[in-house]
Amino acid sequence: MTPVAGPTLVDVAREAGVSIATASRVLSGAQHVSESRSRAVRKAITDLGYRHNAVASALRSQRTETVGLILPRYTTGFLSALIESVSAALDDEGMSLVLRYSADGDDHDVATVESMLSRRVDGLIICPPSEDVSRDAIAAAARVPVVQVGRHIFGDGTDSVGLDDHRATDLLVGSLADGGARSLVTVGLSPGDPADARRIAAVRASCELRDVTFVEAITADAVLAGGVAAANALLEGSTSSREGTAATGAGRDVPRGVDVEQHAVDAAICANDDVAHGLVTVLRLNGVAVPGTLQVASLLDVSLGEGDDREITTLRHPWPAMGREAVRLLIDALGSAAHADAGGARRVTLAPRLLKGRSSR
Amino acid sequence: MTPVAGPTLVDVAREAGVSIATASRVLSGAQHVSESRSRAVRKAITDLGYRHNAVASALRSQRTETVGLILPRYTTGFLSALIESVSAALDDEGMSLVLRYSADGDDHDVATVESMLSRRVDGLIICPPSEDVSRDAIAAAARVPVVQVGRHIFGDGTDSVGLDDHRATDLLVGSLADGGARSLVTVGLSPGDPADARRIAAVRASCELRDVTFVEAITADAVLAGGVAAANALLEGSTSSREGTAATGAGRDVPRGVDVEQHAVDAAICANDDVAHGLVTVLRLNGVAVPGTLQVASLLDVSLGEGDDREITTLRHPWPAMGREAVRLLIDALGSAAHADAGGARRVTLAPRLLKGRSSR
DNA sequence: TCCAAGGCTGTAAACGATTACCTGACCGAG
DNA sequence: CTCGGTCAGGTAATCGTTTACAGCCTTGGA
Repeated sequence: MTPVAGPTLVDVAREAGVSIATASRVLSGAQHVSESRSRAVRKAITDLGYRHNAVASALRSQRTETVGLILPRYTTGFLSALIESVSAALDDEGMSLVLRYSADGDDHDVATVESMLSRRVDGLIICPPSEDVSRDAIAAAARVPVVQVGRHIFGDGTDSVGLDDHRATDLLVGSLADGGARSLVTVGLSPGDPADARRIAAVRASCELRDVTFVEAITADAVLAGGVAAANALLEGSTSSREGTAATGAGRDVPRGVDVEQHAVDAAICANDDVAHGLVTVLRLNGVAVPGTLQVASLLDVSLGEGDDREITTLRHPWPAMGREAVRLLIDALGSAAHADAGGARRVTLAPRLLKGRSSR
Repeated sequence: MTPVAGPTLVDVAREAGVSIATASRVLSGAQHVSESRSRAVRKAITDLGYRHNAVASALRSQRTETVGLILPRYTTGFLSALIESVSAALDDEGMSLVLRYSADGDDHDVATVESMLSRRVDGLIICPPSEDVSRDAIAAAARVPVVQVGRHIFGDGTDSVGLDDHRATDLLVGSLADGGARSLVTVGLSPGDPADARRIAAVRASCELRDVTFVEAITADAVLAGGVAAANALLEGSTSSREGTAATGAGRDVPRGVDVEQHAVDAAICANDDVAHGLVTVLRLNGVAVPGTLQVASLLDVSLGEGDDREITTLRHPWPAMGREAVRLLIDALGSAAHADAGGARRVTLAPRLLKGRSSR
C-alpha cells in the first residue's frame, strides 16, 4: 500500500554507482563531471524513470522557478492573449506560471498576493484592475520583483509595461481627422480616474496637433449601457441638425454633426468597444448617420477575432508583446543581484494597432 | 547582504516559547493545542510577520495543494471562462492553479505533462486539443488524478466533463425545426474525426426525432474560410431556386431552400460561429436570404460577450459550470484513498444554452 | 487508591534535493 | 622535486515544515 514513492536522486546515484552530489551535478548540467559517469547517471535516470522533484529543489535552492500572474476578474476573456504570451515567454525560460484572479472584496487583493508569496513565487506580474485596490496589494508584494502590466499602471517603484497613450490617441485622432473630423468628444473616460485623466490629456494633445477641436469629455459608465446613456444625452443636447457636407459621399447632404454646447461635434472617442456599440446603435436608431454625421471610435477593443470586418473602429492592444516584455523585465530583475531595487523602476510603453471599422471613415 | 531570509516556524516557536511542533499544530488548526499557547503562537506570527512556506510544507507532506491546467494554444480566448471558473473553484479549496499551454510540436505535449508532474501538482485538468496528441500525454500523467474537460473527450480511464451532444443538437435542431426547417446539412464537421462523428450522429438522431431530413455532412475547414468555401459549393450545386413559402412572413414568396443533391435544403448547422459567419456572408452576397431561404446555426460559439443581439444562432458552452465540475471531480478523486483509480472513470455531461441570432427564425 | 483514557506537548526523524567544503589526482612551471 | 592550480568527485549540512512517537498530566470510574 505504499504510495509507490518514485525513485529519488539517491536511487539514481546508487544505480549509477556515484554519489548524490555527482548525480545532482549531472542533472543541473554546467558542472564538471566526467563523460563516463555522466552517461551512467543519465542511463540510471531513464532506467529508473526518475523524475526531478521541483519541490525539494526549490526548498534547498530557495528558487521555485515560478512566477505568479494576478489578473482582474470578469474580463470577459480579452486578457487571454496576455496569459498566453506570458505563459509562452516563461516556458522559454523554463519557468512555470501560477495564475490567480484578484478577488473583488476589500483587501482580498492583498490576500491574493500573500498567497502567491507563501507559495514562494520568484516574481509577480500584476495586471491591476484599479488604483485603490491595487496599491496595498503591490506594496504587500514588495519582497519579490514585481512588474505591472496593462492599461492601468500605478506609480510606485515597480517596473511596468503599459500603453503609449500618446501614440494611441494620435493613431485614433489621426484616422478620424483624415476622415474629416473637426471637433470631437470622448465618451466614458472620467477625469476623476488618474489613468483616464492621462488619456483625456493625450486626446486633447492629439487634437491640437491635428487642428481638431476637443469639445468635452462626456462621462459615462464604461459599459454598453453607458454608451446608450451618452447617446441619449447627445441627442437631447442637440437642438437640431445643422447643415454641412460629409467628407465622403460627393455632394450628398447630411448634417455636419451633433450639437454639444454650441459645437457641431462630428467625432466621438469611446473608452471601449462596448460603449461605442451602445452609442452607435442608439444614434443610428435615432436617425444620426454613423459615420456619416458622426464618426465613432474606441480606445480599447475587447474583442478577440481578427475579424477583417468590424463594426467599431478601435485600437487593438498589443497584449502578446506586453506579455513578453513583462516577462523579460521580470527575468531581468531576477538576474540583477537579489533584486536590490536599484536603478529605479523601468517603464516600457508599447503602441496599439488601429483596426478600421464601419463606425468611422 | 543576507537575503533577509524571513522568519521561520523555528523563530515563531522561540518567540512564543513553545516547540516547533506546537507552532505547526496551531498553523494547521485541527489539532489539540491549549488556548493560551495557541494565542501566543498567533501573536508571535503577526509580530514577526511570519509567512507560511508552502514549499517546505509540500516537501514534507507530499502535497502541493496545487493543480495543473493544460490548455490548447491558440484558442482566441474563448476558454478564459474555463480558466476563470477553475481558478475560482480551486480558490475555494485553498489550492493554486498552475497553467500551461500544450505546445504544438510532436510530443511536446508529453513534455508539458512531464513538467507539471515534476512540479508535483496534486492533480491535472486537461483540455485536449485533439485525439492524436493527447493520448500519450494523458497516459504520461497516469501517476496523478486527471480529469479531461472540454469539447473533445477521449476514452481512457480518466474522469471527464464534456458536453451532452444530444441535448445540444436537440436544442439546435428543435429551434430550426420550429422555424420551419425540413431538411438540413452540417458544415465543417468531418466524419473522420471521432468527436465530430459523434456530433453528426447526434444531429442525425435529433433530425429523426423532429421529422427533419438530414441530407449531408458537408466537410470544410472549421474556420471562416471553410464557411466561405462551403457556401460556394452550395451555390454551385444549386441548379436554381425553387418555389415555396417561408414559414414566417405570411404569404411572401421566397425560395424554399438551396439545392443539394435533389434536396431543397433549408437549414445548415455549422461546426462553429466562424464557419457560420463565412457561410452566411457569402450566401447573402449571392442573394440567398438568411434566414429567409436558409436558416443557419452554429454548434460552438467562440464569442464572449453576452450580446443580446447576435448575428449567428449558436450554442453557448457552459464553461463556468464545466470548470466547477472538473475541479469537483478532481478534489473528489484526491480524497478517495490515494487515487486507487477504482470505480472506473466518471463522466459528467452538461447542456449548452441556445443563443438566438438573426441567422435563424 | 489505582488504572485506563485522553489531551497536550516536546523531541527528533523524515521529505529530496543543492552546495560548501574537502580530498586526491594530475599537470606544468620553476 | 616541489609547489600552486585545476578538475572530479565525495561527505555532510541544510532548506522549513510535518508528524510519529513518547512522555506527562488530568480526570474519572472501579
